[in-house]
Amino acid sequence: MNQIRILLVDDHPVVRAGLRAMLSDFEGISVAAEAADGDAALRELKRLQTLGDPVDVVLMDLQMGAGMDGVTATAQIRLLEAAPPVLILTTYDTDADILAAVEAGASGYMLKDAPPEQIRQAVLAAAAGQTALAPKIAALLMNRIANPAPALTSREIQLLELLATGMSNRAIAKKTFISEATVKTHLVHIYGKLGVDNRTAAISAATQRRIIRAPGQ
Amino acid sequence: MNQIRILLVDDHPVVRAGLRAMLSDFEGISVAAEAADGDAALRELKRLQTLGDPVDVVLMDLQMGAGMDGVTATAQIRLLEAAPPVLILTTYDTDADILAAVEAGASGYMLKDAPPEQIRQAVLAAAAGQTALAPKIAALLMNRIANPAPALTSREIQLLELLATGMSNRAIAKKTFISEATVKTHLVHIYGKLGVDNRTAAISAATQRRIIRAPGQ
DNA sequence: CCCCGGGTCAACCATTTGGTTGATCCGCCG
DNA sequence: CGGCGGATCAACCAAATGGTTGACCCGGGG
Repeated sequence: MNQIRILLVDDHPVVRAGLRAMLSDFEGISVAAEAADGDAALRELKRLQTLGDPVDVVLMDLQMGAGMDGVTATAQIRLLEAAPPVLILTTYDTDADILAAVEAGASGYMLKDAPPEQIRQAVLAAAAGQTALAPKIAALLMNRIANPAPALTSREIQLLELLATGMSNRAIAKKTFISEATVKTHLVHIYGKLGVDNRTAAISAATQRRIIRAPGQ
Repeated sequence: MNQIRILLVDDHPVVRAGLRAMLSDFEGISVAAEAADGDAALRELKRLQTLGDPVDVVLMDLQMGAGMDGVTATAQIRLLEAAPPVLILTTYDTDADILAAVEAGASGYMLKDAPPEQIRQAVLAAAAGQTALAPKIAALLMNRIANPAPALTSREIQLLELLATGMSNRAIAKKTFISEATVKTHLVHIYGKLGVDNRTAAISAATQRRIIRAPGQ
């Protein structure tokens, strides 16, 4: 059986070292390269491809201090020919993050506090073209289905995120290139789904239900 | 020269592995033990002390998913006899975090995205009883001193907390037994100090600066 | 003693938000 | 095809919020 070759993408040297140490303990898995942000990741991928030395799985963090963020990078990678599966490995478990990652074409979502064995399983699954979800994330999704989740659309979640940064309706409208009227319509829908009747309560509710991340990240 | 013996405290196995790998590459430094939260860290410290095998430096994360958080743990450790210096290694650089850590008795504050060499220097400094600040943190503190913080009154913080739960001015007024007019006056003061001009932005700013905790707790 | 800052309140007005109704467009599904 | 839901927008009105001015009380420090 061939080695599964991995590209690590994380802006923290400590985390990269940890993953490298952890993964190299596993048979059948090797770390082919590392990158500190999305741009570097794309460069590495292309470089290794032209060397005829392609990577099998990309392990990607979502929050990157500088440079291209994880979601954008994932989308870019999926546009490549012979794009390797991208496995998200991050700290945050909010709907917004998970949805954005899945929409960008991620083939798995793991949390950083996962035990090594789970990460290994996820890498193997991703390499085999399967979907890999952290038990926590899976449980979270099951819970969402069981308790009739408010089911916000991704557009609504997007507006909610802008809302949480303190932007006015007008500012949100400009930022998203829609009219103020539309923003208000969305907000009314959001209030209804969250069972609140004003924007601050919406932020509070959405944060509590982990639909979006807390304002201060 | 004796080895500097370290206790790693972090709830992420990945990060612990990374630090272990990184530190063991350095001469004169060895990882004596690991712990996933504050409680475990205290137990480890005591265990190693009674074995006559004390640790020289504690490397502590601030954000711990479950169990005792880093600040509390740091304070507890400093209460021990022959307490080792505690070096904070975390992701967040808000003044509230830094201040809390320093008040708790931390002897250094590093960020996880620091290059290995900086972390090594910090460990050496801590072991020698010196203070070690990441360049980023040092710059940040200088900046804070130059531009003094807004300094909200405790009453203002109290209203800010209610604000963050999504309450209207009227609701806040009732809850705090003051008039709506007074609530508005306070809010205007708060906006001024935070440099914003509406309630949602105030929540965002206050959360970011860790003046209040995020709506979702 | 007097001033200052924090907390309290009122009145007023402009702007923003919230809430409603109705309408168009588009893609998906049965 | 017909219908449904998501996204878009307009117009309108009521209510809440933001912003200002001025005022009062009280406790602590110069």
